Amino acid sequence: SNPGINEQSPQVPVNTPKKVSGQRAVSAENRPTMGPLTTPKKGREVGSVDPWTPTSNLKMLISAASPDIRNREKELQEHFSYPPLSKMISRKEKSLGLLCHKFLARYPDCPNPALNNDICLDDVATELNVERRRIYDIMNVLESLHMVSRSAKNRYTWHGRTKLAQTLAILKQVGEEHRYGQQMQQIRQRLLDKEFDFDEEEKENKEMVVDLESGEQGQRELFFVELPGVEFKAASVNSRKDKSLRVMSQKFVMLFLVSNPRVVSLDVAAKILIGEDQGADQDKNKFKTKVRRLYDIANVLRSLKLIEKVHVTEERGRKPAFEWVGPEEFPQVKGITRKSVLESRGSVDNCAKNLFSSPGAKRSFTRHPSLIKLAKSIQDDRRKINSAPSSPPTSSISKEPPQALFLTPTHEPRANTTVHLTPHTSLAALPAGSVAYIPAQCSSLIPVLLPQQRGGGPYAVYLQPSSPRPNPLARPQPTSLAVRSMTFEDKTGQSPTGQFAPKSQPASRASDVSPLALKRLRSDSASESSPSKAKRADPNFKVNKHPE
DNA sequence: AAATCCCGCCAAATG
DNA sequence: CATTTGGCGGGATTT
Repeated sequence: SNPGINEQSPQVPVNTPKKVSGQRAVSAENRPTMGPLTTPKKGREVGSVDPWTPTSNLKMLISAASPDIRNREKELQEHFSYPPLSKMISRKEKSLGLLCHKFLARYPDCPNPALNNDICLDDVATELNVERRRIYDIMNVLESLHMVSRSAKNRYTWHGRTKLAQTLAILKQVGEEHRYGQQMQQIRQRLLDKEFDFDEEEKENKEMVVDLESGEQGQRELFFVELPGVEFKAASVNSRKDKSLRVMSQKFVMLFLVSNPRVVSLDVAAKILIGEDQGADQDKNKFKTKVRRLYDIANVLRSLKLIEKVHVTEERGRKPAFEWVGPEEFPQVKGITRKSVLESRGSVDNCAKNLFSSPGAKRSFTRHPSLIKLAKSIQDDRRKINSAPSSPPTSSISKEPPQALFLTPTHEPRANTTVHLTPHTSLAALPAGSVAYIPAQCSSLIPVLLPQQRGGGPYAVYLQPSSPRPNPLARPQPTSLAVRSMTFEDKTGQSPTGQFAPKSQPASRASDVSPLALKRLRSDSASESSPSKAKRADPNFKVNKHPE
């Protein structure tokens, strides 16, 4: 049902992009829907002289409005019928963000757990009229926020925002334990330094301050917070492939949750997310790719109204960034460490890891049947067991109705938690269980159970080695100059969504400070997120609300 | 020119 | 082996 096209946007399936491959991801494509202007997709081509990519077709269609397209147009006409050229399809209309919006519109924020919140990939793809691939993108980040969970092969289960608060709470905590705040500062500083380094030493060297080798462990793991998803076998969850999107998304969110002005610039985020080997590898490309992903993630986060696009302006110019506009308060996280399981697993992984994971040679031992099998089964078993205790699905955390989660973006001076210099400290300080901190040794994928407080069911955090920063403490303070030097510009206060601009301090532009002086000055602010004063107020920030 | 980011190839992961 | 997932990056679009 549903003609597919919603609104007025003439979502014309201009020729299905399908390439030569006749069997690729095709599947549910060919929307036979399309009432009037149809045109299935010209199957053939290949040898054709026309390198017409779908894009060029679009371009062509657009140009059709102007007088000069002839032959090509003609050819196209033979295959398709045009939509009202008046409103030509633009890239915007095909954005992930919009797609995500459409997707979200199909489900309630707070679904009734007793109902069939099943999501069928094919249906969605078909109904939204998009390629499957795109749905995966959305699902992946939604999954990272536990708004959905894979229930079976082509299936996902919708959870909406029911678990969002809890998830964010965990992400924030984990982010704090990893001292992401500090890392960000460090990177900002580094970038800043490089900035007006009015000269030389380009190359790709890293700094003198390199942590280097960090063996492997390093408490800078990667993790993927997993949800108690029904006791289905589903499992899914692990696989070291769980790198990227899912994990990246969680990390990205974490960055927001631990940074004080809840603003994260793309480059900084990308740098941190790159983690792992940052040394001699081709950073350039890697960075670019990372940024692309970040945009993808950001788009859905934006659809979720969790972040907004802004710009931070430093002396050097504007940088794209995003600001958190989602919930600011979350339920406390509780959990318990499962040493036993944890350790056993850890050792296994270590073996594997040490066995063939040398920096350069990224032997994807992902393939190693035995190891993987083992790890998997263990995890599966564990998860199976986990879902048993406590009250299953029901008894939502109650707390606040998901809806009410959105408070004013205005972040008041609420010093977010005191900083712990060592994860251990923080851990100790934490009430009951709380997230487990995995000291060195354990490297890849270390499942940790986080028995959730009432009713929730346990959460598991999968840790995975990530990058440098072997010894957290003992690190020269990162300095926060970078932050200080930033300026958020507030452009046209109003925000499209009617929300009012969060904070937007006048900003005294930091221009008065000599860059060089600043640069050389680095030495202040010790801790990260809440060193009494120091960077506290970074009023010289100017945020550029992106009008969209 | 820089910022965005769509598109879809094609390799893992799965069944 | 067929499919399902989903890295990844070229290059088109927007800003």
